[in-house]
Amino acid sequence: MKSKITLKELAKLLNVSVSTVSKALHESPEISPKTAQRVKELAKLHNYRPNPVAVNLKKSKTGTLGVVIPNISNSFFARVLSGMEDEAQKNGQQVITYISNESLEKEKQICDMLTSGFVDGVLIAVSEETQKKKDYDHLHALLEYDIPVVVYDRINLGLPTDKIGVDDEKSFFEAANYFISKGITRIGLASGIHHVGIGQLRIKGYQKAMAEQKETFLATSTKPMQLKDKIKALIMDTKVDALLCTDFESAIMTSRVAYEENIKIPEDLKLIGYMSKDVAGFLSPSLSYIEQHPQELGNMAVQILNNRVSGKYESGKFVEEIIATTLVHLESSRL
Amino acid sequence: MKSKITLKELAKLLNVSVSTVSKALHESPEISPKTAQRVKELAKLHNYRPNPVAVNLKKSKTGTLGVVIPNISNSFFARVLSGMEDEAQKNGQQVITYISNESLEKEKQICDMLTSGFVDGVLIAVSEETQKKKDYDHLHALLEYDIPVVVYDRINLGLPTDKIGVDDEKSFFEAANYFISKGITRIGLASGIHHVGIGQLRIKGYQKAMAEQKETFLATSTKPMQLKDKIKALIMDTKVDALLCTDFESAIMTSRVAYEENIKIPEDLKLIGYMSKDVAGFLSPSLSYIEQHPQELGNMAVQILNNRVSGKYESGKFVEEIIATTLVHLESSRL
DNA sequence: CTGAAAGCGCTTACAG
DNA sequence: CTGAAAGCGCTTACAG
Repeated sequence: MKSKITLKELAKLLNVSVSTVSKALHESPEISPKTAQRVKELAKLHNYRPNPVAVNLKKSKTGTLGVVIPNISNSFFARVLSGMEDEAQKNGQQVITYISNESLEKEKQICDMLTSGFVDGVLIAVSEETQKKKDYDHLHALLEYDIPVVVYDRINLGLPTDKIGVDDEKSFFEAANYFISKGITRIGLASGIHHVGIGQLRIKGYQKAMAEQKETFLATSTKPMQLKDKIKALIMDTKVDALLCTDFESAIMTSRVAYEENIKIPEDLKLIGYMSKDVAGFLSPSLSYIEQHPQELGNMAVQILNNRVSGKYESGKFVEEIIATTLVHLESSRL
Repeated sequence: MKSKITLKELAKLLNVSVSTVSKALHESPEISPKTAQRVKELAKLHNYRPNPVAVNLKKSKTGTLGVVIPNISNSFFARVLSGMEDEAQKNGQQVITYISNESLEKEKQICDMLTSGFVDGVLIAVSEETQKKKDYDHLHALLEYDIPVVVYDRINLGLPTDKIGVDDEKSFFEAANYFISKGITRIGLASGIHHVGIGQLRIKGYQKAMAEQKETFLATSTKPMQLKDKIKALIMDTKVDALLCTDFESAIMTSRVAYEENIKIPEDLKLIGYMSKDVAGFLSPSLSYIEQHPQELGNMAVQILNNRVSGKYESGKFVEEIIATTLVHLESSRL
């Protein structure tokens, strides 16, 4: 039940002043080696740790980063968080997690409280609802309070912040081209996120690749059952040979339709989706997917934020990093 | 670019003392209604927010909770975190996330830093490695520093802390009994986590239910490929009619074996596993699962911690809450 | 080389 | 009803 010892107590025990103790522990050249030695020994003995709250108050910072996550059950975001935590740890920073649940209201609450100064900077993936309603006032509020913001993953929203995202457009351009290069041209696309930025980019990539084909085939809906029906139509009526899925939901819906209609993957239908490695690899058949490297994204997001905080970037000029995706072929795209 | 206004600045603008401003903003009865009014108006105008770091220093607390998560990609833990964040939010607390990656070393580092006083309390699910090596010194260190600890999910480790977990034993007792009651008695169990506490409890529940049967059938291994082989043997040679899987990995391995060997689920083999709702429901066939209510677990974990912090529990006596699981039948257990 | 003092931004017991 | 003072636990410019 030893309670934390303070500088003051240490000073009393040593019969020196608080300043001396503090300096000694900070390797200040002002302090004589002998005193420094004594201080450090006693500090070690009592396992002295500076009170982080006091240090932060003194330094006018918090030592913490705020991460706003739209949906933690999405393993992409879970991994991004892991990458952030990892990098923060290296810098002795703490990560405070806020979950918006894709809700504008919740996101506003979070940003509002963040303006009080709980964190040194904010990492945010803007919620779907926010994107739909294009209401970014709460984010601007953060900026007005001079709190550095890094927008991650969902970046093409025109916000005046540093950004780090994934090469969404290129990923689907390449995926579609992969099939085309193999002579498969009846390629469809399924999406449950066609209304948000990253969905639009993926669709754009697909369309660019399909530019020279006669037709494109889209199945899009935010409503699961409608999406399922449209996917079914694409497979059974339009008879596409391959399908690109922009998100987990559409990929899983496609597998479901194939299962119910006895369509063989990859024999009758080839599939590439966006999902996390461990889900993709475990499905039967395993699902070819686009690896987004979430861990690295999280790492870099924190680096960018810290560069901004420490003034390494020119103010008024924003950094935009794009992480290259990797197309991983598992069973579902086998030719 | 408005930077945060402080109490002192507010006081100067109003020509009153800092104490008066502080009291006025705290609805102190000492302050005249007129002054209170003036203060509040100006505070609102400047959008004054007390600096949380200063408030915390004054109150000798941090206003934050530390959550240690073994594996954030496991959607169970992601949801638990979400439940914690939710409850913390209600109390105006911040959640700091630490990820141990099932590593004892990392867990030690985390606990060590936590003793410095970054948080008011800790919520932890002990890593697998820690359980295997039974090295709990770092957790005892936390307790010695008088930092309240709540152990969640992985609770049967004999630690002197408050606990909240899931009714692991009963869940599998009921799952096995479900099949037995329907006349299916060749029930096997597959596990990749038989070496950790929760795995052992699930196996125990299964064995209790099977007490009156001639035989039990186990496939256990921490090595994926070995596990797969053993599961295959259980299905193809031992010819079990139903399989209970203690974890995601064994469930997914089982689906995989069925896929490769052309075993029909549920016709030839019935399956119940532990996994999250949205994965279970999306598989083809959908997989019957045991719902653990992670969100509620997270909620309650924070409540317990806060009760402990605020002294609502008798010291030296520990609370142990168990959340009842729900067996959800989807396609894979259809009779 | 050491220490007293000021200060980070607050809260609150105490004096007037 | 208002304000000066002390203090939360630290750091650091300054004096000696």
